[in-house]
Amino acid sequence: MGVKIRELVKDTKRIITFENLFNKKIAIDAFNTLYQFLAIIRQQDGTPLKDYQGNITSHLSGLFYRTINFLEGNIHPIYVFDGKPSNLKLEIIRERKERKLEAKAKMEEAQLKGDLVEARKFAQATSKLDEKMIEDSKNLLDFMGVPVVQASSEGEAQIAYMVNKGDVWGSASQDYDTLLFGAKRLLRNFAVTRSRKVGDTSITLDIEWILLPRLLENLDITREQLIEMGILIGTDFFQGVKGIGEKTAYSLIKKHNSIEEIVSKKVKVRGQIIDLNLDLIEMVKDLFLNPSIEENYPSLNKGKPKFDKIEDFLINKHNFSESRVKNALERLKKIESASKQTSLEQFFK
DNA sequence: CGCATAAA
DNA sequence: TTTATGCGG
Repeated sequence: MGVKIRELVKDTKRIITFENLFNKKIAIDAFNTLYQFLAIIRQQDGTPLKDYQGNITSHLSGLFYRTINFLEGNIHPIYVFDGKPSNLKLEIIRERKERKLEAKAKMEEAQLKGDLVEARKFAQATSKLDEKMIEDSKNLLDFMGVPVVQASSEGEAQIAYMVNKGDVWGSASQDYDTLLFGAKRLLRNFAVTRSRKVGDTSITLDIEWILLPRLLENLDITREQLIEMGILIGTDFFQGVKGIGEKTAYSLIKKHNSIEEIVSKKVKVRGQIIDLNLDLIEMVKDLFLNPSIEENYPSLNKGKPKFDKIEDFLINKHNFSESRVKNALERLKKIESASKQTSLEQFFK
C-alpha cells in the first residue's frame, strides 16, 4: 500500500492517452503490477489461474497480454523489480503477513458457506508473490525482449532515479511513492484505456499523469515537506500518526513547516500531542532522499522477442491456450516487421 | 485484467 | 462497429 495522497493530487493530475505515450520509455513498478494482476485475475470464487502442476499463473497472463499491448502501441516498457527491503520496511511486511493470514481464514470460511462474493474479496487480500513467480515473470519479459531492471532495494527509488536521469520518460505505478522518491513524472492506470462496470454505472479508467513540480507548486510545498506529510499520513517505512490523514497532514505542514516544529511545539491532533522520535523520522526522510540505487543497470532498449521460447514457456510449461498465445505472438511479429521496415527506409535515406 | 465470443 | 459477458490457467 502506498502513501495515501489521492485527494492532494486530484487538482494536479491530468489525463493522457495511450497514443500520446508513443515511442516513450516507461519504467514500471513490477511488484505493484504483479500484485494487481494476482489480486484481480481470479475466478468467481477467488481461485487464481493455475497450470496443471498447480502453479499460479494469473500474473503471467496479465503481464503477457498487457505487455503485448504496450509493444503494439510502440510504447517501451521497462519493468523494475524490488530488491532487498530496507530494515524500516520489515515492520510493515510483518503486519501484511498477518493480514494475509487473517484474510486466508476468512476466505476459507466464506468458501465453506458458499458465499462467492465474500470468498473472492478475501482471496484477493491473500495475494502473495513468491520467488518462483518473480523468476517466471522476469523470464517471460526476457523472452519478449523487454528490459528488466533489478533494484538494489526499493524499486520505486530506482525508478525515480531512472526518470530523473532521463533514461526513461516516466514512472508507472498505482502508488504515489515514486513522487516521494522524487520522480518528476508518474503515470497511474497505465494500460489500454478501458471502460468497466462498477455496479450499474460504467466508468472509464483513463491513464493519469502527475508532474511532481506541478504538484509541489500547486500545494506550495517542497519535496521534503511532501515526504514529511507522507510520514505523518503513513508510508511503507513508517506507520504514520493515528488520526492524521492527507488533509490534516497538509494543514499541519502548511502551518508549522516541518515535523520538527510540530513536535517541538507539542501540536495536538484530536486532543493528542504529536510525539515522534525525530531520529527515526530523520532516518525515514533519508531513505526517501538518499535511497540505495543500482546505477549499473543493463540497456533499456528493447531486444528481439524469442518466439519459440515464449511459446514453450506459456503453452508447454504453463498450459496457456495455444490459440490465444499464437494470436498474441502474431501481433508481436507484425510490430517486428513494421519496425524493420522503418529502419530499412531510414537506412536508404 | 484482457481476450474471445455473442448479442445489439 | 460497438457493448456485454464469461472464461482464461
